[in-house]
Amino acid sequence: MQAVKKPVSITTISKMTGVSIATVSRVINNNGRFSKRTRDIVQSAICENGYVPNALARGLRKKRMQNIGIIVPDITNEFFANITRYIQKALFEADYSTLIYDTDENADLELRHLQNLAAQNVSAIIFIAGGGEDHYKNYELPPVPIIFLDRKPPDTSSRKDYISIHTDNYKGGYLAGTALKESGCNNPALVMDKRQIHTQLDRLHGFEKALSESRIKLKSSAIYKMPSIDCNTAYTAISGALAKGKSYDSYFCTTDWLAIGAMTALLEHNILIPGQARIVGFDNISTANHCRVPLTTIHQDIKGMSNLAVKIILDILNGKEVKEKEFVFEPVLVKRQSA
Amino acid sequence: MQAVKKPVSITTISKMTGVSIATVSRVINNNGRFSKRTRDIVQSAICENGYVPNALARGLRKKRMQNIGIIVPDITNEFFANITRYIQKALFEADYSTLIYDTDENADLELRHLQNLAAQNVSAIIFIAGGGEDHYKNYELPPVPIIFLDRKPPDTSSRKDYISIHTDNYKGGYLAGTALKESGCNNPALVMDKRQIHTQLDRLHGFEKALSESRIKLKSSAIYKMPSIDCNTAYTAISGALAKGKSYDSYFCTTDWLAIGAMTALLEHNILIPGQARIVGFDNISTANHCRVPLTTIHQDIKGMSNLAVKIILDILNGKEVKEKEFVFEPVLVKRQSA
DNA sequence: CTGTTAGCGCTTTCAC
DNA sequence: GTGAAAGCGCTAACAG
Repeated sequence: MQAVKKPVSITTISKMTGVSIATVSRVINNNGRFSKRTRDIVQSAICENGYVPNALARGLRKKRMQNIGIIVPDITNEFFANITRYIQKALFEADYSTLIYDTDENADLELRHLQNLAAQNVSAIIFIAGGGEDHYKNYELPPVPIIFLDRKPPDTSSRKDYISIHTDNYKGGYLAGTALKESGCNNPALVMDKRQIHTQLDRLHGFEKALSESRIKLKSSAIYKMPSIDCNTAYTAISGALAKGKSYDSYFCTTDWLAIGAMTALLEHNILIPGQARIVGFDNISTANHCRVPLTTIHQDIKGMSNLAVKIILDILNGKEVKEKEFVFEPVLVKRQSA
Repeated sequence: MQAVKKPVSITTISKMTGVSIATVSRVINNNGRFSKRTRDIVQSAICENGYVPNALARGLRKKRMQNIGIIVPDITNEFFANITRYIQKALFEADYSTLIYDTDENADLELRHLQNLAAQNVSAIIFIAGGGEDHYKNYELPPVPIIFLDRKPPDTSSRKDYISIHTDNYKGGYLAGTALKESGCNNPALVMDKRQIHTQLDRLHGFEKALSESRIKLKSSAIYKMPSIDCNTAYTAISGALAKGKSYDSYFCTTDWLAIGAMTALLEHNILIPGQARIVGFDNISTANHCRVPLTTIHQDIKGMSNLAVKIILDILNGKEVKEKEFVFEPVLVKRQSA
C-alpha cells in the first residue's frame, strides 16, 4: 500500500503553524512584519515538510516568473553551449532559472519559442545569434528586457531599446588577416556563413582591411559562402575547390568547425599545414586544440560576455537604468600550429 | 509617445467576441460543446490579437505544465548536448517545452534543480547521468514520471518504478577489448571516471571480459581513475605515467574526451598511434573524427535513446501503461585510425 | 506584528 | 451550445 502524499501548499503550512497564510508568505519572501518567533515556527514547519512554494502560482500573481529565456541556434555547438552554461550558472546564483530553447537555426521555430517564452512570463530573454537580420521585422518581441548576445539587435521601428553584447568581429577578422599576411600569405581565401549576419560580415570586412593594408586582395571567387557553419559543409566546399584545382595559401574560416572541415579537405589532398596552406578559425572551441593540426583561432570572451549579460539583466530587473546599449568585447588571437 | 499595449487575456477575447470565457476556453482547447460559428468568431479574434494563453494560469489550474525537465551533467559535452537537442525537438513536436538544467556534475545543484522542477510543475523529468548511485537515497524525487537516461536508476526503497534507457555498456567495453586484442595488444590500460557509476563499471567489466577470453589481464595499476571526464585530466594522468616510464600498448578510455587527452599525452611523448599504442574511446562525439589521430570509438545511439525517452514519457502522460522498465541499446564500434 | 480578502488567467463542473 | 461561478496557490493591499 503506497502512502498517498498530498502536496504541501502554503495553506498546509498555515494550518500546521496556526499562522495565517499571509504571514507564512511574508516569512517565505522575507518581507518583514513578522516576529522572530513566528519566523522560526514557520521556517521549521517548512523544513520538516520539505515545502517548496509553487512557482506557477507565484508567477501568475506577480505576472513574472523567476526565470529568463535563452534562445540559442545550436546547443550542440560548444561555443553556444558554453554561453548557455555560464549564463545558467550566473543566473542560478541570483535565484533565477533558465529556459533554454534551441532553434536549430530555424526562423519559424524561433517565433514559436518566443511565444512560448512570453506565455511563460519569463522575466527577460537572451537571444543568441540565429537567423538573418530581418526575421524580427514581422512580429513583435515580447514586452520584457531582451538582450542580443553575439549579434546586433534588429533595427525595428517599434523598439530601439535592445541591448547588444558581442565580440568586436571586425577586429577579429583583422587579427586573422594580420596573422596570415605576416606569415607571408598573399593568396587568401575566406570560408564564411552565407547568411547576412553582422558577425559574419564584420569578420569579412576586418579581414579584408588587414589584407588591403598590405595590398593583398581577397578575390570574390575566393569567398566561400556556406549554408551552415558545421564541419561538413566546409569540407565539401573545399574538397570540391581543390578537385577543380582551386587552392590558396591561406584560409580564414569564420568558425572553428568550418576551419576543421577545411583542414580535413586540405590534408586529404596532401597539402601540408602550415607548410603549404595556413588556416585561422574563429571561436576557440576545445576541439581547436585537438584537431589534426592544432588550430590557430580567434578567441571570444564567452565567460565575460555571458556574465555581463546576466549582470545587465539583473540590473534592469532590479530597476537600475542601463544607459549603454552596446557592449563590445575584444577578441584575441590564439596562435597554434595551423597558422 | 509609446503606445502602452495591455496584455490580451482570455477575458479580452471573451469581451471582444461577446462570448463567455468558458466558451473561449473550450475552443482554445478544442473541447467541443461550441458551434462551428462560435469557433470561427473566437479563432479569428485570437488570431487578430495574437493572443497566446497564459501557460502559468493554465498550469496552475491543471496542476501540470506543458513541459518536462531534463537534468544534464554538462551541456558543454557534445554527447549530452546532442541528447538534449533530440529530446527537445521530439518534445516540441508534441507541444511540450523543455527545461534544461545543467548540474555541472554537482550533486547539490542536482537537488536544487529537482526542487525547482517540482516547483514548476513539470509533467515529467529526464535524468541524464550525474553523480554516483547514492545521491538519491537522501531525498525523494518529485511525484512525476522520471526516466533515467544513460544510467540506471537508483535503488531506493520508496520507488522502484523508475524507467531506464541506456546503452549496453558492458557490450561496449567488450567491443573495445575485442578490437584492441585483435590488433595484437596484450598490455592494456584503462582510463575511466573514478565515480562508481554503472556506465563506467559496466564498461570496465565488459573490457576485462574480452581480455580474459584471451588470457590477457588488466593490471589494477593500469586502471586510471579520473576525477572528471574531460580532456585535461586524462592528459595529465597519462603524461605523468609516461614520465615515470609507465606505458602500455593500448588504452581504452571510457569517454572520447578522455581518449583525446590520452592521445595528446602519447603523441607528445613521441609514441606513434596506432603503431606503438592504440586507443579506443567511447561516445563517438564529432571531435573523435577530427582529432590528431582519428579516434576509434564506441558509438551510442543517441537519437534512438532520446526519441524513445520522449515516446515513453508521452505514453505515460497519455495514460498508456509502460510495462518494461529498462531499455538497452546496442553500442557499435566505429573503426578509425587510432586502433 | 498579524489576519482578511481580492484577485492573477485559466479550466471545469454544473446549470440552463 | 452556452454561461456563471468556483478555485488552483500565491502575493499584496488594507485594516486592525
